[in-house]
Amino acid sequence: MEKTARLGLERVTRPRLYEQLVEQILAYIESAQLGPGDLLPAERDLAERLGVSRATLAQALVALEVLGVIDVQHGTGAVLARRPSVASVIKGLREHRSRLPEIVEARSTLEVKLAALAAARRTEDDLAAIDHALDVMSQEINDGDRGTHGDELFHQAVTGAAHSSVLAQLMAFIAEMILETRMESLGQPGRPEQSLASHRKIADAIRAQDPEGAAEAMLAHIELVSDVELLR
Amino acid sequence: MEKTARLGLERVTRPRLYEQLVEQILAYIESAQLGPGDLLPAERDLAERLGVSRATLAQALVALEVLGVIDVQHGTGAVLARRPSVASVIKGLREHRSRLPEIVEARSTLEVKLAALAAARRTEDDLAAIDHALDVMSQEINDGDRGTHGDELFHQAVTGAAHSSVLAQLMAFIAEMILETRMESLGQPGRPEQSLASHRKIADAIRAQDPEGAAEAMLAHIELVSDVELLR
DNA sequence: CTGTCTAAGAGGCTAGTCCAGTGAGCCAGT
DNA sequence: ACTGGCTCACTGGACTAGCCTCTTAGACAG
Repeated sequence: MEKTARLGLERVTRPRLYEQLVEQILAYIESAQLGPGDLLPAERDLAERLGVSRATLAQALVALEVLGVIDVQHGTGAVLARRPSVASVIKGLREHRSRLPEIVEARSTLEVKLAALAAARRTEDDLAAIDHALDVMSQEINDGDRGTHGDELFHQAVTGAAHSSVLAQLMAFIAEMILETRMESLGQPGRPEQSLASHRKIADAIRAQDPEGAAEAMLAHIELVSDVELLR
Repeated sequence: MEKTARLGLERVTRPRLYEQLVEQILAYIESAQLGPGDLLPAERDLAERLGVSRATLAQALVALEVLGVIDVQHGTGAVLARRPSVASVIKGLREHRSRLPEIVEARSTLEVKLAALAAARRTEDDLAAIDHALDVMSQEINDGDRGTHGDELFHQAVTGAAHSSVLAQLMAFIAEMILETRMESLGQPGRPEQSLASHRKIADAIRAQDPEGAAEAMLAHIELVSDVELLR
């Protein structure tokens, strides 16, 4: 049970109603040609049309609000945000959800930069987190595992060490894409030991506060990983 | 009425209960020293402690789930996501919705890559769009304008020429941040002619299918722009 | 020791009810 | 004719009570 939770990262479960509602409402917005400033139907009305209770609809609306798609105003209604772009972004992602090369490309771009920034800005705490990730990965590999957990930790630690919340957000965005497209295996090289070695190179450059070296090492690492992955 | 809506961007109103709950729960997580994988108290319990109904608590949990802080599992409970740092990141974003340097940094990272890709992948049509943008910008400057429209067109054309929808979406994401933080002026250099010249350099490298050159030219352009901007 | 069953407790969702803003329209007073 | 205040029919906000499904640990039988 522990294993499956680790590997899958998501349980098999989770068909939440409000998530479906978000999809449906997004689709409705598009089909009804609603633009920024337009109002969604009233909650009572919408709930009935969608065949759910108001309480559940309220959850979906909260989700849409957090996503920045709508702005719910007491007494007025749910008004579409200025830029429906977020909606289309999300929708767009769901459509062609399998552009592996492009995702690798984007990830590579961000991570190379993050590595360079991490080298320039890392604190001792950041370094400790990176080392810890390497230890975890090393331990996992010794246990015969692929070291995926440690790998994840490592990249998170590097992202944190870069101290750029905007870039971190973009990485989170991509991480989501990767998860949603069920490409969890992306980034898992064929040979764990080799991967560990390239991680160490990155860590060393960050420790030495060598931005160029860190960027190069990260680039090499990602190319190694994606080459292996794309040759399948 | 139109005016106030434009200026304020947010109405004076909006004290939503679930938003307060999100804050409180975030604070609780921190104070209780909860880490990744830990469980939040049961809904009924939490609702009582916070003095709200389950329905409202459910909305707060949806918000936290969308924000990536927790993962609610049917029958088990609300489990904290991998990294609790997300919480602080989110909080940070709410406070001062992204700082200028970080945005410049992220934009620079993406645009440099986009320029290189554009050089490698541009079609004749892409080239035509880029040239058109330069024409527009040139015309605007001749008319005494700052050439902002042409500038925008240019960057859009380059983004399009890179043929990477994922990176394009990340750029859209950043564009939104820039707008939302009311820093529309970001990227408008002090001297339009100088800016036009650096745009031409980028365009030339893309035309010549020279990725390194394009990347360099873009980097130089952005550094010029942001230097001017940051010296205010 | 192992497999199965069960019950407690978790979240998911609904229906009904009441409270609180919003804004259009009516109507009196100026 | 205008202005101010009032009302009322909307809107969302929140709560309550209850029932459903899912998860899991522990009891129990083999």
